[in-house]
Amino acid sequence: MVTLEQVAARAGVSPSTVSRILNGTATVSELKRAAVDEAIRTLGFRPNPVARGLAGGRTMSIGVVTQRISSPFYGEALSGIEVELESAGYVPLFVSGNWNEADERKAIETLLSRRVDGVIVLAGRLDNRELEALSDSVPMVVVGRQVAGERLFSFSFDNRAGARLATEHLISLGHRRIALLLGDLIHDDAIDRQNGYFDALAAAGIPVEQELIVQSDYTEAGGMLSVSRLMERDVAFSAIFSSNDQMAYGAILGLARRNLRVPDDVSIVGFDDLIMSRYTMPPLSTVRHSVYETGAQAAGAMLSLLRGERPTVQLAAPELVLRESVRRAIR
Amino acid sequence: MVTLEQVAARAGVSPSTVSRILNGTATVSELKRAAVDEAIRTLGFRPNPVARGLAGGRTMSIGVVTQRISSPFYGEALSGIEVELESAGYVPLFVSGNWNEADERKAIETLLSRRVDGVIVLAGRLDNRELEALSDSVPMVVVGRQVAGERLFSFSFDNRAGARLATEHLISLGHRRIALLLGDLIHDDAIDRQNGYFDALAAAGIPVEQELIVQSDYTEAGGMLSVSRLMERDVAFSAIFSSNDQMAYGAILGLARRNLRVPDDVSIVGFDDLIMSRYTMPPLSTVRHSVYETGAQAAGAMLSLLRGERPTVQLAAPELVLRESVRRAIR
DNA sequence: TTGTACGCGTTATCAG
DNA sequence: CTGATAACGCGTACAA
Repeated sequence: MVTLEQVAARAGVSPSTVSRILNGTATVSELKRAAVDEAIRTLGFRPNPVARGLAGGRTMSIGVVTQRISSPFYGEALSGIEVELESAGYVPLFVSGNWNEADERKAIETLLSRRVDGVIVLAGRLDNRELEALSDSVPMVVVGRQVAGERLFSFSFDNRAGARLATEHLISLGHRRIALLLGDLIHDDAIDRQNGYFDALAAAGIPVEQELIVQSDYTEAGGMLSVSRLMERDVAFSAIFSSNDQMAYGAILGLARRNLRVPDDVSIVGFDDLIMSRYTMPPLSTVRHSVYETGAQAAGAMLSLLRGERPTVQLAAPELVLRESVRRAIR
Repeated sequence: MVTLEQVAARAGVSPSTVSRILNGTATVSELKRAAVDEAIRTLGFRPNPVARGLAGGRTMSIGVVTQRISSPFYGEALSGIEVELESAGYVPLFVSGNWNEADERKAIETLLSRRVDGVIVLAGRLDNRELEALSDSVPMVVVGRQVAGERLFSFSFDNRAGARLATEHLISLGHRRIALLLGDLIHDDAIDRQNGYFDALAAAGIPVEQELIVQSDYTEAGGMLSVSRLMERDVAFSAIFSSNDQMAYGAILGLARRNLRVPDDVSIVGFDDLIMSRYTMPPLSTVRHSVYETGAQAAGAMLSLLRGERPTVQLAAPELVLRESVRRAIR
């Protein structure tokens, strides 16, 4: 364990000078800087983040509240966050909220007690007021929500446009009775995706039928269950827009269980373009909006916040990925 | 920010006493203990892990080297680790090694500089010597490898038995020309799974044919490619044992691309029982060995190590999960 | 531009 | 059983 003090001794300067050079806190003469650089290198000195955290209040770690670390959706985002933070010397601290308000609150509590320099929240159940309050004590970036504050930045990709794209695609192929599989409506993105679906129907002059809409939970099991619900309602449909890929996977299986083939009997479009969607049978047509990129942008926004800048995010527009789960409606 | 010192003041005791109560370092009179407990509660005191880390050398955080944080396989394991560690007040620090020796080394470097109390390595490319050396400076648990040391514990689930189970199942249904999709052989688990396949063949008196074995990389894309390889070799087979589920997903698609149906034309068994395997078309028969549980056990082992105990792991035996990707061979 | 001295919140050592 | 006191390694006013 090489300490800053040892570096100072070897370079023949005071510890503060070393610290200054490390943090760029003040200008230092070239001579001493060279000596210190040399000492750092030969001694293999690495500043101790723990001590740094105590002294300077900065731990160089960013808390990330995810809902389920093992989710294929969030996993992608976490990857993006990790890579982006690493480039700036920060380390992410991942904690799971388990789609549960209490757990989420506890997760953030854990992060704060760990003195993270910032918190990134992916979706979640905490209400805006609580997030705003939290942002008084630590800068926050929230993904998939609409909140704002001095040190609170939020953004989403365009869920509504993406959902509209998917629905329009089905309509353009002649489908008029399009079922909608929805996520939990306490999430803004679920609502936005529903609105995109409404937009497309309205533009095509197709009336909304509540019977065709089933609310679920963004899981494969939920997608499968949704198909059951639809069948029980005994309502006709030739296509499904599943507002995320995971539910689409379950739906495909649910349909198969009832001897309905995709796309021959029912067309289906998903949302997210998870990696797995290339390998389902049939490969799933879906809306792409790099989740990885979203994570990276969230991390980037946090870094801006930390530098005292106003973050800006540049997210690519959602894009339709055509694969094989859709065909022209039979008339 | 309530500090230990404030708690001490309010309880009318010295900081040391509060610290002792917090850590159970020494016996304290009931009276003072009660006063301190009360003070802690009313003040809402939470010890500062950063300060703790500096003073006591323990950061209450465990480094976890995973290969790709967004992998469906590792994701499950990370979940198990997170939950198990949390119960003991530890926090995991996840870093990705990207299946790359240099990255992995750098990841561990990062963890050490963060002063983690222990390191859990999931598979990885570092050689045993290096891991042993590392374990001098920090207790380590390695999953999916065979290494040992004073403060170095490793374990794997029984890959060989699982692979044998899968292959035997295929054989029992009359398949004799069984292709094997392999992961990268620099990993012990890939070798073990291959050996399990050999075991089953040997027990049934079926000769090994190198032509039926294709080495790949545990990804969906790799599975798809493997099927192409097999077809190019122009070798007959009626079943595939894919040594992980992800390759099986790709293989199913690859077969479909050549108009081969699962299980009608080719039976296929996977390994890992990822959640997605229930929702593929058809649902995948596979070998279950709770990845989540493996992660939890790894974390548990680390906690034992930290308590100075010798870890023991109790992993359930791998188990065959029968779904719909397999049928009796046509003769 | 540089050094000194102190503080960050805890734990550990040593008296008592 | 309990309380001073000294670290832990670094950042930062303050002084020079």
